[in-house]
Amino acid sequence: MRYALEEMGAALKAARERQGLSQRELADAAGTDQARISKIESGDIDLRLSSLVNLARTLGLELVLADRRHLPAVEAILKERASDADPGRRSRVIRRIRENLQNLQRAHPDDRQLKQAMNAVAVLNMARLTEAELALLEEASGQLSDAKPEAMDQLRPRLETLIRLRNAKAHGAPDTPGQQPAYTLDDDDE
Amino acid sequence: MRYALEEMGAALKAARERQGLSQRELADAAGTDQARISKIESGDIDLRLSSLVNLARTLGLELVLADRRHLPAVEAILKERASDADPGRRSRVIRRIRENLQNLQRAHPDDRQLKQAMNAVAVLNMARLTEAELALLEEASGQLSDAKPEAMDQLRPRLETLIRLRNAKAHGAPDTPGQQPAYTLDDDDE
DNA sequence: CAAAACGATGTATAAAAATACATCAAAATG
DNA sequence: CATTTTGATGTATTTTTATACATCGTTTTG
Repeated sequence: MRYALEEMGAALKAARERQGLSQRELADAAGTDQARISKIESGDIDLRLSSLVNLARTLGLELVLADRRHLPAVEAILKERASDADPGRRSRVIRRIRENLQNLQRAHPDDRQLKQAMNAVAVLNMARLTEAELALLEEASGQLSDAKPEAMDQLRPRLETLIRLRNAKAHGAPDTPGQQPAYTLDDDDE
Repeated sequence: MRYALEEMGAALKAARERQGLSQRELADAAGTDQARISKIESGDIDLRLSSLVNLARTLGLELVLADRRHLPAVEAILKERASDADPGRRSRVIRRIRENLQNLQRAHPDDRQLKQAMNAVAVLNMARLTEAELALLEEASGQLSDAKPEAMDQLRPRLETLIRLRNAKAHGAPDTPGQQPAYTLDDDDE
């Protein structure tokens, strides 16, 4: 069962290189030595959880324990690359999702959650958004515009997503440990 | 730096309990023994990556190494899906809160607010409940079962919560003048 | 009430990581 | 072309996991 180790090592190596760090620099930052980094990246050692978490955090990564059924969605998000290629995209996304919500509000003028969602989008409009978060908003927007305003119940999960995203960003993500968390590989390259 | 271990242990424990497995059953499935599972769940052991992956997979979980900036989006996805993921949760919550209220009623057979609350739960049982609403109910249930039936006054705010939730869902009543409703909080869990 | 299941804790041994240092060949740099 | 940086590999010691049993008090179940 060497697979997991090698993949993890490759993911860590990719993250290190993405940041332009040498093994020695990373070793110093993480409080270990270069030899160890080399062995970890090649999957030669089966490191301990505390060591892995420490190393990952040094690289700006976090371990997440995810239900296997949700993995495709999670990986889809992680694959997205924070690109500055399209600076207008952000405002388009926000504008579109606002229109979606306003349409909904014409059919449901008093919906509390809808108001919350609109508030959430207003807040998100002021926030710094990563590529992954933009992708999430786009997905929500697509589903909001596809559905009929009468099918409000089916749309609530979308609204919840918006509100949750706002909360997550507002709170700086103080993760709740109870949940389903675990870890695969954020093997986004380049 | 014990934190990461305890959080991971708690996450694994939550996952195991969610599946209704005992420590022994999980140990057998994962190829280890009960004593070890106990130590892992309490954060007493800093297990190796291969052991962690093996244990997680036995529970249907995968480790994901995610860029910290993508964490809000990842968590939004995991929570959104968690609500559809556990169809039994809803009925468990409702059943438990009903038992709580019935216990209370034995000590206070004629309490009007208590009757209202039970009616509210009956209505909520027919309603479609969001993840956030389920979390709210779970919280209320926990507090109801912790308290002694004699301390009725301290429980009234919980009863009010139930009644308000029913009203909010039934009529969209602008009943809650307070700023942010408790159930938009991002601290749900299962 | 008795038996079984459950989860926490402890002990002993073997295997492996953690730590620290030392080379060394290849690539990058001046 | 000489020097430095980089990454791979090796060695020795200490620390800790992995493994396998053994209790043991509490809760659940029959």
